[in-house]
Amino acid sequence: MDKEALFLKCVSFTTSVHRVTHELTKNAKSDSVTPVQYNMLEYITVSQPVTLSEISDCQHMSMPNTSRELKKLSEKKLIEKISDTEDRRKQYIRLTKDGETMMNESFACVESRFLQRIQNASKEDLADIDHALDILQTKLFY
Amino acid sequence: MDKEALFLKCVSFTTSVHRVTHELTKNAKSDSVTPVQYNMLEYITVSQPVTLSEISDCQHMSMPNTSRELKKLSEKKLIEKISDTEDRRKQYIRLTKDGETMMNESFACVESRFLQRIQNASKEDLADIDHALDILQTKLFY
DNA sequence: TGATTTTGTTATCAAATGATAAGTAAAAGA
DNA sequence: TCTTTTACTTATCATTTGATAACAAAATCA
Repeated sequence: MDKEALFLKCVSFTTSVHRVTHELTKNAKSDSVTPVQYNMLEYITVSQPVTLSEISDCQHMSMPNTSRELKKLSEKKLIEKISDTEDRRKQYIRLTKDGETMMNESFACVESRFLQRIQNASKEDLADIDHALDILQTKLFY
Repeated sequence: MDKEALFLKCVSFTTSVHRVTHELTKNAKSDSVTPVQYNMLEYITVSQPVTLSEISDCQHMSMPNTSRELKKLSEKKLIEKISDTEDRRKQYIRLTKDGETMMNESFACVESRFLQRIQNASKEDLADIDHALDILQTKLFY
């Protein structure tokens, strides 16, 4: 196995993943939030409740900028902060009802496009895809 | 096969791909260009020669903004414009020697990190990865 | 030939993002 | 108790990015 060739194949693969991700998510994102805010919401959605520091780490943003953007999301009533009773410095962030509604709509839109994309795949194709995802997730994109 | 479950698995997979891509490429990008400019250079690198309109389409940027950023890259001596002799409206963009050097360094850095990541993979693992990439590229991320 | 389309440019503006300094309050450690 | 560390905020500034209007030149079309 030529590792150099595998690298090039992998580069072209990730390019495809980025392109398809863009196609599936474009316009699925509500206009009321900026791209960075949407990414934060995505992370909060799957990881809530989560602290400001964790968002800062995972989204590669500075604390001040994270704080500012969370404040905006809070003003838009999409997230809420709940202070930890044990450590009163900490704030747990989670989606509000409005936030959940918004994210559900986005995810539903992306999912319907995803289903369109695999509508012509056979049972075997789907099994292949499922297996391939497992392989790459564990052996390459861990 | 539950398509809903496949969708969720796919979401988590693309998240991993984005995260790993970020890890592999962070700080590999020269400080002399902005993120958007780097993406343009990446595209030019693999697709050259390419026109301004094509960059605009593929990078989802407006013509004026594409023109502006290309002008900056040109001032930095990283790309050059060659006018088409047949259609004098068109300009073919390609990397200069400096541009190639810069991109080669970036790619080399990313590749070395990639090789580190798969250094412990067995022959069979590599074959599995290779096959999985083919499957996903043709059946999902086409 | 004259109108329209294509390809690209220049200028300008607003919004989004990133970086940094300075500060607060609570917790943890000595 | 006093100091240090952690978690977060506020304020400010520069840069990047996106959007739009107005333009120019070449090609195509009628």
